[in-house]
Amino acid sequence: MDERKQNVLRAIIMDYINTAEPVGSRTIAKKYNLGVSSATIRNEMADLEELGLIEQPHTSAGRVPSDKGYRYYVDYLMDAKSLVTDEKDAIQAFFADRLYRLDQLYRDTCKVLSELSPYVTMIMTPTKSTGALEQLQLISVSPFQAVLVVVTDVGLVHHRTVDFPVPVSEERVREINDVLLKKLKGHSIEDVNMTLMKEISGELQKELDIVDSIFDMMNEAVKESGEEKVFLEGTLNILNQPEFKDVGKVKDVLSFLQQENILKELLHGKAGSGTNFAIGGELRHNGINQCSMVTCTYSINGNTMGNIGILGPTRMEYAKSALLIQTVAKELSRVLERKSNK
Amino acid sequence: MDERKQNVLRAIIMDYINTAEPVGSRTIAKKYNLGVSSATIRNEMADLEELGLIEQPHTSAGRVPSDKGYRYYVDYLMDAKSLVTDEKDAIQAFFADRLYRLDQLYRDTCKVLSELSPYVTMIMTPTKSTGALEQLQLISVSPFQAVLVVVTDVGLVHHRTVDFPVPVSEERVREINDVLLKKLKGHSIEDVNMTLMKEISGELQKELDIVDSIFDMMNEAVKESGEEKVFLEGTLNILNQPEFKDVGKVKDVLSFLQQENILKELLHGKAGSGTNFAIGGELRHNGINQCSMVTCTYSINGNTMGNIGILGPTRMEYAKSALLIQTVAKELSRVLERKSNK
DNA sequence: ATTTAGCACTCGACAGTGGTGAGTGCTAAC
DNA sequence: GTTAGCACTCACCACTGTCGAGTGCTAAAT
Repeated sequence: MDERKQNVLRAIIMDYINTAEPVGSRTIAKKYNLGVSSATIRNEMADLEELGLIEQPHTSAGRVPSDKGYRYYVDYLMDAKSLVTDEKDAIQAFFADRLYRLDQLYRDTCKVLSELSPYVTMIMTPTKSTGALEQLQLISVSPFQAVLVVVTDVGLVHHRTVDFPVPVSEERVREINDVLLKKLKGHSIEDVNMTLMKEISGELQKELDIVDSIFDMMNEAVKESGEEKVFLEGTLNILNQPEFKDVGKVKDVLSFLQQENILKELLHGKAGSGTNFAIGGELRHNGINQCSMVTCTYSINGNTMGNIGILGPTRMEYAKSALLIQTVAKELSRVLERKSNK
Repeated sequence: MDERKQNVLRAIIMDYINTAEPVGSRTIAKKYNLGVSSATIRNEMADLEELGLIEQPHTSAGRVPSDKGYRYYVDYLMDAKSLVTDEKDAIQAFFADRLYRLDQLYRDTCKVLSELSPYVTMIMTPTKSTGALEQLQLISVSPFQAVLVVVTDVGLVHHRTVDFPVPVSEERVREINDVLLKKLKGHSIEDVNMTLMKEISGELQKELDIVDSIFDMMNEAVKESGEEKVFLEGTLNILNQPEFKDVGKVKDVLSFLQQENILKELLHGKAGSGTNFAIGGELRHNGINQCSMVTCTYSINGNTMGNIGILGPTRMEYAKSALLIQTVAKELSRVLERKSNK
């Protein structure tokens, strides 16, 4: 790959990202003055095709980048763009006064991203490895019901309603709560297992009849609080992309996006921190093999907490999307750090 | 409208609901043996068109029901269908063991409906008029943070994180909680207004510095708990309907469905209880003027609690949809009653 | 007075046709 | 190694004619 080939490839990809039309040799010769004629570019394009970096939808059409071509582009050719000040301002403004509800923060962050980008955006909340139980409270609602509230150390709150088989007084609920709290507070979620549960049962001999239903709900709530959650926004953005003018494809992608666990998988991606690109088939899922995804991690004091992702057609603006989520991830990390260090 | 006209109209509508194709006189004469020839039906159809009940997409095409036609159909012509036992069984089975999480119940009910119907389904949680504060608890998480949990009498739980400007001990948090609880428990949400707030401020003179942030969050949480929430499922179902083979329309409807407050408005509909139909333009919203909606109320001990709705193309199966939500509404009411009477 | 058969007419859908233009690959000259 | 030129390909578009479903009207039949 000499430099000219790289320039041609870069030109093809940039043009295709802009126009969504197969790009021909003449277009490149005219628009991107590489100092050579269209004939030369044609030769280069033939070579690039042989290398599998671009392909022809049909004879006598222009060329379109292949997955492999995009891959080469993001690895070697992409110029670092910079955000327009408008966008930078919007992000700054958004994060300026964010100190309140944590789940709302993730949701809103996701939404801001989806407004600044024409693609689908997603955020995964912190992964289980860090979740310790910060607080746990059982609140009596009626003789037959209580609400169990669980707060993790990253500030996420979960609750469950507990139904008692027999009436339980507020007093008793408070007692049970004290035992639970003493035993569980500060423990990480993995610790809340059978052994600990048995220990608690031991201390609550008198309450054995109702302790079961509490455990059930606690298990559920704890499990949920230990699980990553994915927020999704901008799903309708992709309807504006020309590659989705066909309802069938829209359906494929939209139903794909409903499978939260697969999204988690994708967001996890290559474990390493920093920005990652997954292009077309690299995503390894049928519904979205004509899509690409840019992911990026956010962190608290250097510890990776979760991931941010942008999903678009393979013809997406990789450079800009990457920059966007990097900026947002940085700001999000800052806010979370400020919150957690307090 | 003599009986034969009615029969012709019914036949047209039923055929169009099945096929989504304009229906001609010959089709009707053949498929629905009304005992007259296609020529007679042609004459009847001309009359029906003059009455505005059906219309012609273009000369030499069959006829298509108009909004007014559908209206006449649901008001006078619709035959009561009955559910297939499969469907009845599915609903029964679903509600058989539902006694747990309330928000989950609504969500799941909505999902079941969306699986039994090829349209978009929605459920609105109980409306504000009945919401009294059953419980209210402030849980200390860290010196600078607490979680405020609000439980309404219908069993919905909401929470907010409160950030304190100064460190507050667990002890103090508990004290504040006691005052709040004493003052607010059992009051309806409309009561939680300025007067009551002032009263509380009076009792919490020592805590004035932190009481503000608590009030803010309480207001938010209480407002949220007093607000209906709409669950939505089956949005992708409509992509299978032939009227949505055009991405533009899909976009219109899907973005429409994201506006929760408009959905609430639609679900409220005509206040009265029972089943309601809103057809095409009757919905009074641009994005969905080619859709119809069937709504139905559910209740606890005779008091209307909320609404269930099905949204589909105007060419939707009115009879079956109505029956479906009625059945589900009845079951849901039963479960809620069982829960609340305990 | 209704109903029906017959007929001319309309118009969308579809398939075929030819022209246009963008794009290619090859070759020969620079 | 680069370029100009040229023949070739093929999607796209506009146009055409045919087909068939469906209509409205009229005149005959009941």
